[in-house]
Amino acid sequence: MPELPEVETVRRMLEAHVVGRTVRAVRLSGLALREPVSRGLARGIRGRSIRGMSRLGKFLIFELDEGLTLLSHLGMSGRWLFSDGERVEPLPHVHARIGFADGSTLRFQDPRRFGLLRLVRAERLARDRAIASLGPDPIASPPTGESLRARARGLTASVKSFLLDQKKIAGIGNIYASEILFRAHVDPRRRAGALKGAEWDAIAAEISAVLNEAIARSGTTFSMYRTLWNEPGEYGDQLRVYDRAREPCRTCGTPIRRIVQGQRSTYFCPRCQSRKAAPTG
DNA sequence: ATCCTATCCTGTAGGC
DNA sequence: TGCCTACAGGATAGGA
Repeated sequence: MPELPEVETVRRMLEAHVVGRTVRAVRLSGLALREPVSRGLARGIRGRSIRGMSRLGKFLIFELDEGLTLLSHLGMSGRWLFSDGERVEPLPHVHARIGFADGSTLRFQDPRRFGLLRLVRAERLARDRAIASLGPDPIASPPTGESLRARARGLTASVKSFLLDQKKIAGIGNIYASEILFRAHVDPRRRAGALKGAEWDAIAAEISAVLNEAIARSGTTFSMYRTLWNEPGEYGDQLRVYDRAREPCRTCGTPIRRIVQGQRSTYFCPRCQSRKAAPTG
């Protein structure tokens, strides 16, 4: 569900509201997420204070004292929700409830349980199996056309699946992959290894533009995603193609097409994203 | 190595 | 109203 802009929105809010707080109590649901949540996790973070919040691709990293980090992934339906007051309204599907010493509460809610909570020693984080395989983060290191072209050399899979591959570049998901390719005027069905330098240049520029614009609007709420305050993101009305099958292209009026690639929906304009179209930039 | 499929899980929307 | 199917922002294991 949440892609880089949504995760970055949550990171910024956590940085503003939970950094500096000390964990007093932890309650776990006991249900497995993507992997079982270790019993040692509750013990490990109790008494720790949160020193910082970082992000790599779609992973959130709570930097704790004592050389510990809490690695978190929202999967398809995960949310971190913060409550400042005394009263915390009951919610279903809460898998971790962190009570702070000052009485505030942070909860991890995840109905589909594809998320991840893992306690990792800070010095081992870069070698953690979830983190070690990630490609570069496009906010920390903005991609260049040449860097993308080098990573795609020889690949026969589609450019859409290339953008979704977290080993190639970390943080892009199904919504922004379609949006980026539309704005770069590239057909999502093209083989990644066959794109020209100018096409990679356009894709690199649109990766940065789309992600930064979405961050500025607190991300996209398609259905489940919410910010730390349970508010929706505001990028939804900026979407050019995602979830717009049969609706007119905002540029040329041609009906937007939906196709399936790797069991995921892809949306594109068959006219603006064809090689015959004259890109207008 | 790369590519593709199936799988994990719950909620929701739409057709009948 | 209920029942059914399809689909949903993700990652990964396993086989070709």
